[in-house]
Amino acid sequence: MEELSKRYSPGDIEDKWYAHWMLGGYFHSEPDEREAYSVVIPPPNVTGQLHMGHILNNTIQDTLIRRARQEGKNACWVPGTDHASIATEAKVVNLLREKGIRKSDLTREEFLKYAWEWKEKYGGIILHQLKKLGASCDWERTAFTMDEVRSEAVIDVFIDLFNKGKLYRGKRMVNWDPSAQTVLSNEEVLYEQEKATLYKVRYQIEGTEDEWITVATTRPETILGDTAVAVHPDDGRYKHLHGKRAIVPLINRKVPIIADAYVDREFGTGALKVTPAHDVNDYEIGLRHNLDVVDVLNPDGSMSAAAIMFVGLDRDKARLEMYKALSVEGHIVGTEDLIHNVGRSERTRVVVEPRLSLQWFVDMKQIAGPALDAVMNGEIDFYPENLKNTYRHWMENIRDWCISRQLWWGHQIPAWYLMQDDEELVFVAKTEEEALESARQQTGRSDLQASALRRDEDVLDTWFSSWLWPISVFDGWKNEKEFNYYYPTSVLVTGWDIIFLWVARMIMAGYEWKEQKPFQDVYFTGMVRDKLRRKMSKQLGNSPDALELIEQFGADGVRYGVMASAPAGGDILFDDKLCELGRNFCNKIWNALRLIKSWNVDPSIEQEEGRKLGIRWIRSRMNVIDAELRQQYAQFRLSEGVTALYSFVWDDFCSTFLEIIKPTYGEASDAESYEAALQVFEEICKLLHPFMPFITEEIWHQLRARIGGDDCIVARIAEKPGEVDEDVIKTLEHILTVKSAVLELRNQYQLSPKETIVLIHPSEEELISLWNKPAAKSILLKLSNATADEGESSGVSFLAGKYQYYAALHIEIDREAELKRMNEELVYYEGFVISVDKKLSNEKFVANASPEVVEKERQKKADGESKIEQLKRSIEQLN
RNA sequence: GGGAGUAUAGCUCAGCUGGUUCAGAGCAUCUGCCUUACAAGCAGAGGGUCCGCGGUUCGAACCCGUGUACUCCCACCA
Repeated sequence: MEELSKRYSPGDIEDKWYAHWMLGGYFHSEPDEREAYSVVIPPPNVTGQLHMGHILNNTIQDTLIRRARQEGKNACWVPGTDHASIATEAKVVNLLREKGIRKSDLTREEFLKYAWEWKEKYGGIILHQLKKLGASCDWERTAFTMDEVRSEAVIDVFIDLFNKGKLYRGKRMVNWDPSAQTVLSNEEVLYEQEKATLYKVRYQIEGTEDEWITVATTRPETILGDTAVAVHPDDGRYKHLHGKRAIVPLINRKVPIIADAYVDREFGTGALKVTPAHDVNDYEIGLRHNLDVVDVLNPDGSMSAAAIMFVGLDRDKARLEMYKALSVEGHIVGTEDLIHNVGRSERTRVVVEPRLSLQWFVDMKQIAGPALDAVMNGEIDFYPENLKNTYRHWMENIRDWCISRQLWWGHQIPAWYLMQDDEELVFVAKTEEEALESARQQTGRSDLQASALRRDEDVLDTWFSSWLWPISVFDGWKNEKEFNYYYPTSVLVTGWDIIFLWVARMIMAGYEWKEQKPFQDVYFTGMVRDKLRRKMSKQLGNSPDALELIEQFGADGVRYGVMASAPAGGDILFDDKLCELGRNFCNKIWNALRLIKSWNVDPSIEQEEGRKLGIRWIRSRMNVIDAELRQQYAQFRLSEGVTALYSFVWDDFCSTFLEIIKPTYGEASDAESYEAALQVFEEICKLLHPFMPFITEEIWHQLRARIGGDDCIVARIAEKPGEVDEDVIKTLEHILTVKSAVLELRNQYQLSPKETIVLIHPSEEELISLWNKPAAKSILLKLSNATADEGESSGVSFLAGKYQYYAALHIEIDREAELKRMNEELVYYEGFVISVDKKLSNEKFVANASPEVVEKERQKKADGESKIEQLKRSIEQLN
């Protein structure tokens, strides 16, 4: 029945089995009496497309989930998406702009209508793409951070924090994104070293003809907002100026010259222009010295009316114009190049502007404690562990979290304001009615109308919903049964780049509201980079199209490629080549199947001894790998695990085992060997399934006819690994050593693999352990394509392990070359024995080393000596 | 400025408890094979100062110190 193609073609097979699994309801989980194994997906942006990071991350999760399912646990992987307020809003704004619609022309409701339409149309594409990868998510549980359940949780939590006094509204210096026109949290600002120009600008001292003080700045446009010049109190150069005033150039504003220890005397000119509105440190100085605040920038980064000059001009252009204007007046004393850190918005990449504004903050110090402890005392485990340090450092120095965003796409802050006697009263409530009610009570004005209240326009930071994810996806505040069963989740798999943005905050939320950790283990993946170690990004265009990759190599191939090179925490340097490996592996497995299926079975054939031994061996090897794999899973060393399986399947199963039990050409297989092959292959499918689900399911069904429900995805793996027969493993090791030596011999004498070699039984029988075991001898001869002869020791000799073999070759041997080779070997082994001997005659070694080590050294010496003996004999014979 | 990590074959990396997994794997290169499951395959070969120096130890790729180089995180000086 030769109907299987020579090449494995994944396309149809993958779709077929995914549909089959869905139909079987295997991905769906409901609480029951089994142990739960739950994972929540790091929700991708609802507008996102599958990229290599997702592939890595989700392959790992799927592998863990599938493994848990096979272990008989109630595996539940909750998928979902994140509304990603800034990113999504920016996309919608751009889309509308293409249609000629400006956001500013729309009402909030109109804009949101567009946004939702767009979300319905394009949102969730990424979830569909995950299916292509084989992700066995419980799709019935698909959640969205802005759906009803999740939204309600967000609002409730906000109110709760407010009531507990862990949330406040305050005017602070914040990070402003002039492009998205919203504030950002500290964690959303990325600092990078960039080149800049340091301008030295002179300010005239008030009341002097020609006395100046020179400041240094990278931002001349902010000169228009200067309200002081600061010098170090102990700086002798400027002591005489303390208390005097300087004149801000061009606009002739007179500002005090103040002394503040913040100023670095070494930097620039030692004189600092102070712009409290546009620099965090300047703001602090301003507070200390009671300075005016002149905000010269508009929210979009253009110069404001307060700037007087260049009003409406963008800050970058204004900087150049300012430079020109200062030059003309002779105020530029000099310029120099400077490399300094510039903060950019994570999302829009524009330079972030420090800005004083009124925002909502979470008082993190009040909630960080238990979360810090949980990680430090091992209640939650991090893989790799060293990220605990990073975590601790951040948690110990935690700063307040700015959670309001000047956007529309997101959860609107449930706060209402009422102006009363120049004071703004705040009412945080779930609904307008409730807010009104408390306003009436608090003010005593029972006639107060809702129209008097103004709702906060802002929405909440996306991460303010993400941090509740492990709780909210199980409807943790309403559905006790679900929540208690699945929470805490088993493992979180995510990139270390969001350890602060997300992971730390989830832990805090877990303890804040549930007094429990959100997950047991955190598996941090590395970043996916290209061969040049660059981060994959759209701008660089170095990110391969994930779906195309799957198309090209098959999902299993891609999964293998990504897994094989992804140790926890380590970056993965992605290369298509790796997927090719995976694809080739699939092909290898496929051809093993073709081989087995090509056998005819004849029950009347008696099973040959070598085959029996081969079967005992492969089972032992399998059990070794099985045990190893359990270790690897326990330590999340998945790349090691899948690599071990790869070499087991390729080397042990295909190259050795199948070759041993393969029927001679034209003959049928005995029934026992055939059955054993099927069984071992089934075991392989089970172990490999979590990594490569599609091909293993296909093979599972190709191997035998299955009744409904007998699918690889739910095939249980044994509680414990089976037994290992070390003797059998040793015997085969030796056989393989001899086999390699024979192949080497063939290579050396250019003999075709087809040509049968005659191995000769040497006179010292006791040395040839294999010769006396019929089963072992039979395997050796089969794998080497050799026959045995009982004749004298003659022909070409070769060493295999510690034994010497002879082969009769039907060719003239080159005596000179043989002698030379053997003499070289002799020299090597003599040196070897001397070095071992040295060790053994060292009294300290014998006294201090463990007995096993000493014994091993003795063995080494004995083996070496026996080799020398044999070599000498062979050389003699050849002479 | 504070912290973490890395350095092993041309490339990417294993090497877990210091000792026969001890110098390895895959890729790349080269050689020979269309051998009856698989050329997406098979059989081989070359390739190394385990970053430098010092120390501990009977014994170091592994532990300690130190130097160098690189990577990353945090804070942030105009």
